[in-house]
Amino acid sequence: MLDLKYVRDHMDQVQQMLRNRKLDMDLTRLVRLDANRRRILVEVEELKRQRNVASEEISLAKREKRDASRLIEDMKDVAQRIKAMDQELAVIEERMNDELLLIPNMPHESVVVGGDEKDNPVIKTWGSPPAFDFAPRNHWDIGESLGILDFERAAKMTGARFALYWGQGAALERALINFMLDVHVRQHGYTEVLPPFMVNSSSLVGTGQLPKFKEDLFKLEGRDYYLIPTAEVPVTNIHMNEVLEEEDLPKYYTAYTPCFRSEAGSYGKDTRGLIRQHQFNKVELVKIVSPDTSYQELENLLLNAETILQKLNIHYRVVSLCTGDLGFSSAKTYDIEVWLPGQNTYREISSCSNFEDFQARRANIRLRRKGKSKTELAHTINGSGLAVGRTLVAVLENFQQQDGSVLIPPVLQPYLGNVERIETIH
RNA sequence: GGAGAGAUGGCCGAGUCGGCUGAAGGCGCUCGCCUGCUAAGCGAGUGUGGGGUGAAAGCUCCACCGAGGGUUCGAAUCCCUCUCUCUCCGCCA
Repeated sequence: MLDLKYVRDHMDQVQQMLRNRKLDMDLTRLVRLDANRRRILVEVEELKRQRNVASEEISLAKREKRDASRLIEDMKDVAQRIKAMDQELAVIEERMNDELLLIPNMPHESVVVGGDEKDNPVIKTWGSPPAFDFAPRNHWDIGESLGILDFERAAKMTGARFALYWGQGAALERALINFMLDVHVRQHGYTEVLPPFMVNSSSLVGTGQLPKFKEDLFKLEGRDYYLIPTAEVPVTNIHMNEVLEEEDLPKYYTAYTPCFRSEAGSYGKDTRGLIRQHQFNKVELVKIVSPDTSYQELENLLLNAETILQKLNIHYRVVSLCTGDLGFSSAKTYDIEVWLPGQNTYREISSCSNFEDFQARRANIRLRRKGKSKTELAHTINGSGLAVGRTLVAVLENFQQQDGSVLIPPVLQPYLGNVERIETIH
């Protein structure tokens, strides 16, 4: 969330930001509430001051065995007024908070103003699409004919947008998870964590999924527990309500988790295959850093994510999301888009964002600089490193062979018992 | 699921019958002094959030002792609800 004082003092910029994000929000209500709140606050605080003074007098009188009943009578009235005003304030503050929680983050100055994904500038490309002397197939054809992906049975036991992996398909998914974690831990200096796969609502408010995007989440019935839509939520909230010493920063965390998304509002999209599932695996990268270094840390995190595709030798490009495509909480986001020859297109496989202090303010993650008593908000950054299911898709489609088999990238072979190729077992 | 104990500042830890307790004491941290260096020692300072005022430094006020509510002129202290932690029993991967 944005700082209320910032909103108050930079109304024009905030309004412009909303236009750039193609959002229509009325901030006048918030401004009115804010003015109202301060007016009442001044009044009630004066009453409280009077009460404090009187309390001291009463206390003194009692100790000196003097009568204080007159003063006590007077204070009864003051106490009532304070109570009424406090209640009024509580209502106003709740409404203000509701409004503030719905205002998205300010994009970084480097973010291009644009309407949708078509306006996202391509920042870089790596490698080139593989050449096929046959028509490359999409991954669900490859997976089903190899007998490693089974969507029909998954639909039977659960429903649409779930997948059952068999044999070497299941092993390949697991290999990718282990490979990604190993690279990030051993080569990039991240600490591996294995968080809960359910979180409470305050964690989701902390990272920005709530209150605005409730319909995207799976919630457990009768409890304040939600299935995580990304490891970002539990991992960023590790340091919720904490003050971190600057010298202990930056924090680098990586986590494998399944992710659960309701995919409300995407009914027609990507109905076939692994691309858009209600449950998918992801290895996530999360950084908690000083405001001084967050943009450099974002660049490095992006490189860490790219490294996975480079080691797998799969072509991709990186785009920078424009204002119209930028996520609610993000100040700047790079998407890594992997090449999928079976679909002749690039698909998002990682999204790397700097949230600046937007999540930190919500989750109350602060830092204290050496020698300073004043705390300030940390910056949070995260990115997929990578979406595992989509990486498996990329492996299947990019390394498919004319005979229907799929070559395993050399870096993954040690994770698969040195198997070099997945082929149909007869 | 049953029974009990607890939650206080960055950390540890006091808080009597509700009233100079924003909170003793210690640790840590910051600055200064002292010692040839280090350690020790001495002195001062050191929470967060919000408001008013001010160009600013500052001054000043209010709130906060797990969370929320209640009693009261007044609550860290009393009452209720919830959350979490710990112990014992039951169940269980």
